[in-house]
Amino acid sequence: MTEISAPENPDDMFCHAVYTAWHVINRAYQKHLGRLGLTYPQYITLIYLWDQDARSVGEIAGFLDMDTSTLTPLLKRLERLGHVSRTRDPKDERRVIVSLTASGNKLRTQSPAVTACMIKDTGLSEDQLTDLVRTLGKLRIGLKP
Amino acid sequence: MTEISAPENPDDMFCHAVYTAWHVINRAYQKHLGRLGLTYPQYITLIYLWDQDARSVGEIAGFLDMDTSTLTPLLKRLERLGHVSRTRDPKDERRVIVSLTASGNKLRTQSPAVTACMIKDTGLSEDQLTDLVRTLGKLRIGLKP
DNA sequence: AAAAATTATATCGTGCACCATATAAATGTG
DNA sequence: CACATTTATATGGTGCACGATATAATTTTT
Repeated sequence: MTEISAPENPDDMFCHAVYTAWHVINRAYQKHLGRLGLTYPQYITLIYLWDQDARSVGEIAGFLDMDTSTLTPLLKRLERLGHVSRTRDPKDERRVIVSLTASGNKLRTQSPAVTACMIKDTGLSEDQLTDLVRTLGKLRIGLKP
Repeated sequence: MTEISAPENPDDMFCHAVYTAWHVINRAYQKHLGRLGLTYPQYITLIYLWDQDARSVGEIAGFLDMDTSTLTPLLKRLERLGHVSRTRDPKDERRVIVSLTASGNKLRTQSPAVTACMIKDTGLSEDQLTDLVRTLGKLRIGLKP
């Protein structure tokens, strides 16, 4: 059992690092997404659907590590924008299946350029980014209830 | 100029990693902070003031990488809870100085236990955490406008 | 098969978080 | 010194984000 010393300096706290990084990432994405009329949470939802279309609300919420009560209104906005459709699963009427529309699929073409630009702007190497994603994945597993 | 390949897999995207990590961290902190009647943004604000008391709204906003329009209502809530006081700077009436009250200072005794518990629960080593904070700091600098 | 427990979404209330804009104090310029 | 510009905070509107609760469909238990 190794003892880890708690940092006294606020700047050294991992929670502050993740918290502020999220603010900066969100604003940086907004520069690209604003002209598409999307927010980052809406965009990452589309990214998931581009990879795996026709998923339930719960499945999307799991991918985003987010409450379904947050997701429902977001999905309604994406529906109102015409990018997704929401229909009850005939096999299990409790489930709502979210599917991409033609409009939602079309947005996909914009995505690679945005991603590439964001990655470049981080100023991090490919290895550093890979390591970052792996470390945060481990942290997420540890802190999960 | 090194070319970095953009990941196609949503799980590999650094933005998703930071985004979901923030959700998990927020909920994990809430388990500790709930009984103190604090949210994480309020708590990290207090952490900053414990380190550097009597700071302006703008200085705190800079530390949290957050708009002052977000911070003002948060600070009013902390004031209503009795943890801070807000007074205009006599030397520059535009500035609002936020200072800890006795109540706000008292909360500090709870902090080390919370931090230690959170660090342990991440399941990350001291080196991994240090590296994570450093990497996110670099990312933040790169993405800043 | 009826009752109980579980599961999947949705609704409601509070608190961030941002942008655009407003206001007022301080500073710079003619 | 008057006027424009900049700086510091606040206000209003939209969209997350979460916990508590509601509702309805499925599954389990009796």
